Amino acid sequence: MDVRGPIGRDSETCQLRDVLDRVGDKWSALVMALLGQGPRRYSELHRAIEGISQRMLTLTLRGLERDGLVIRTVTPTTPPRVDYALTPAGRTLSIELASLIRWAELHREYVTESRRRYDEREALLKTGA
Amino acid sequence: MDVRGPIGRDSETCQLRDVLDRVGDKWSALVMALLGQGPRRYSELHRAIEGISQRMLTLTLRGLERDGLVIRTVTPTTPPRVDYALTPAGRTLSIELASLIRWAELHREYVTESRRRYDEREALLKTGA
DNA sequence: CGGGATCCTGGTAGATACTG
DNA sequence: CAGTATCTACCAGGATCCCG
Repeated sequence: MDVRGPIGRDSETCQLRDVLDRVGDKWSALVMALLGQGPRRYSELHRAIEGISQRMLTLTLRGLERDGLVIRTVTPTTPPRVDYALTPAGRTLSIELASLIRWAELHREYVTESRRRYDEREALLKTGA
Repeated sequence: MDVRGPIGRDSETCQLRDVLDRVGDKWSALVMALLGQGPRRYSELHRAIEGISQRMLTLTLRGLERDGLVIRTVTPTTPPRVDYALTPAGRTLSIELASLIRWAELHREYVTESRRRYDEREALLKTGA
């Protein structure tokens, strides 16, 4: 990001951007959530997270590893074996994510219904006008 | 999103994607955080969130309103006055975001240091090789 | 003042092929 | 098995102009 000015200088909202930049992308939070259930091999992750490409899985894991949230362990057998696990810091973040999941569960219907009604009013405005 | 398969069918991780799709974009979480401090006029938001365009502010507010997280109040004076505030559901989400902010504050230095060391090792590998 | 409409760009992610 | 390399497409988001 690159937000300056009032809210950019506000340390609270700035940190919010930091953490969202970290886990707000398409796959990071999913990987974190999965690793929250325990260590996984590369291929296990690839199979578990359907739809992710090898490229994106690698990129995502590298990013999380770089930030110290995930640790990568190579066992140099043939064929090689690579395990990924959360670090202690990663585990605390995955707990925050679990909290977000609970929010989503509690408000799923409310949000769906809100959207339905909003779209309905929208449609009426177009038809009526 | 459009994730199917193992993790796509897992309701937990699926809901995680829902909520991240909602506040994981560039501005939504920032707007929610700001409105968490109290109602704001359109122009106040525009000035407070430096760097946001009118288009994106409008789009972001519409999205949050559609999801029932923000409420829009028009006072038909001349010139018109429009206020935005969090709904009760929006307030609960902003509390979750505050929790994420605390995580970021606690781990800011750790993440920065992790990155520095990761990049340093990277550089060594390239120079050494 | 508070937007809507339109056009355009850049970065993120997908597809595919190859490798130690 | 666990990646890397390359190429492409798509769309979130920015810039600009206009309007009630």
